Amino acid sequence: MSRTTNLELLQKQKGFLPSNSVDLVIFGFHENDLKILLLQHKDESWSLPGGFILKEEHLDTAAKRVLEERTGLKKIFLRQFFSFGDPERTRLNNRAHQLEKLFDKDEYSAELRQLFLGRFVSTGYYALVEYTKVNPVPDDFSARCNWCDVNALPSLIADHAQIIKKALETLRQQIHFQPIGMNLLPKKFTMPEIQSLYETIIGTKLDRRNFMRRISSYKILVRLQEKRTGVAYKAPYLYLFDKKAYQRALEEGLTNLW
Amino acid sequence: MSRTTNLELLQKQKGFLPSNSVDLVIFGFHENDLKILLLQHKDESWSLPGGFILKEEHLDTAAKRVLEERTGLKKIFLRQFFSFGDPERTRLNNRAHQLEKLFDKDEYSAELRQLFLGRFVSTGYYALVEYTKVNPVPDDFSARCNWCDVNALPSLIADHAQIIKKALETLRQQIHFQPIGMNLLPKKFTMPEIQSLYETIIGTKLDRRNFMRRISSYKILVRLQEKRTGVAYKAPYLYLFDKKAYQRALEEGLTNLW
DNA sequence: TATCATTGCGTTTAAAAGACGCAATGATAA
DNA sequence: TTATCATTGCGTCTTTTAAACGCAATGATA
Repeated sequence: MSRTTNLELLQKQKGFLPSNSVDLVIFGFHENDLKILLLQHKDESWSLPGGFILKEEHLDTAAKRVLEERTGLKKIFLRQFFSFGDPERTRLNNRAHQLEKLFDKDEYSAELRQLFLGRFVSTGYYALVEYTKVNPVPDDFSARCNWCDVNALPSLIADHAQIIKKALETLRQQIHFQPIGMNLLPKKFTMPEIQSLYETIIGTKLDRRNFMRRISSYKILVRLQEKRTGVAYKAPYLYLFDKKAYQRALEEGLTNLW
Repeated sequence: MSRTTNLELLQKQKGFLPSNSVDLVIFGFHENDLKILLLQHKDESWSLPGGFILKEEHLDTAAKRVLEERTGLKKIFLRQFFSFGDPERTRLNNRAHQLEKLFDKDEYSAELRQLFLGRFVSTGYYALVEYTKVNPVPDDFSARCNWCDVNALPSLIADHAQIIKKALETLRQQIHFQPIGMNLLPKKFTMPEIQSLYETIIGTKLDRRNFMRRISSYKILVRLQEKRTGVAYKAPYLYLFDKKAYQRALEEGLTNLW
């Protein structure tokens, strides 16, 4: 460990609620691909960003704190999706072996390893963030913080692959009831761009003309006079989300949106 | 406390995972009303059935155990829906005052009260059970175990009203994707009966003839030769669920089912 | 045996979803 | 400068699904 000593880590742990943690699946969208923010440890293993809950901290607040720490972003779409309660979850995928390499060999490292192999019920949250605005920051335990394509994920520690799977399932369910996009797309975007986002999430191609009619019918988009220039072929109009209408749609739900 | 002493309760607690609990919203359907199984304590306060998680027990297993203890039923539809992480949740609604009355005044009762006011992240599960098959059993802390109409709930301890609200919202969402009924209705039932269940859950009246067509189109029902007799007016056919088809529908999902 | 609301099966109408046609666009390359 | 090109924007037509309603048959009741 470099930034924080093992002793400091152990002491910090005393301020946390026992046997509870949060894990975050942070989604971004870039070049027509859905990405997830992952941490790589110095032993090369990968994991989801996660953390513990302060003794008097709300679960949601803990998730928000971790999200802000890893991405530098505030006011982000963040939603709880499932709690993972397998007693063996921290010990899956040869985690003990991985932890061997993870802490420097001082007098506290054995205790730390033991701690990390202990049982935590981890509550999963997923976040939707604007890819370009994120400045990925590694945590105390990791060397790198990287975007990975959801279709080409590395092998992950513990049950993190399962957590991602569930997050994706949830996202794919939610898109049927809720508007999605304001948090994943840049402020201004074109019709083909938002369509590509939808296609990526639901996993099928959609008819361009029918998509446009349908998304327009929900009255959450505003078309600008402006067009995207410098692009090959005909310049498409730029759109942005009508924040009030979007918010209303989030609360009331959209019926039969894919 | 009658069945279990305070000392026994305290010792039992040592076998549990700290700061974690489960709460159950057990739904039943009776006389055209959706009911929830609630516990009443000897101080008259009401709560959801709940419990703690054994140190090496899966969260799902803990929920299942509590469900079996309270209802006597096995193999029941049980699904996690949300984790409640407000640090103040156990202290809401004047819980401290309620706990004053809840334990006999021996040397351990103060410790027990403290324990119950401590912070737990509680994971909510909802169950769908066949009303008539349930034999409600109170737990160590409660005097009675009763069905209550969801539209006429008593005032509940801590954040349990909020937990029920979320469970209902989840159930109302799920009905759009999944078949529901095999766990709530008796083995044989009539078309008006299953329609009434759907109407109760989604909260609106449906056209009898359109309902029949739609539910039939999902191929999860089998109509028997048998009819319900002894009932006023024309005798309706009896139906039962096709277990295989129902299971398939559960896994694959139904599109646009209300 | 007549009465009654319910039941089962049907049709009609309206709305939504899906498939596709075509001219206009604007950067690119000849 | 101008022809080329895939993309874009707007439209129509067809099919499917949902909603609204008609009516004769039923079977317990009076």
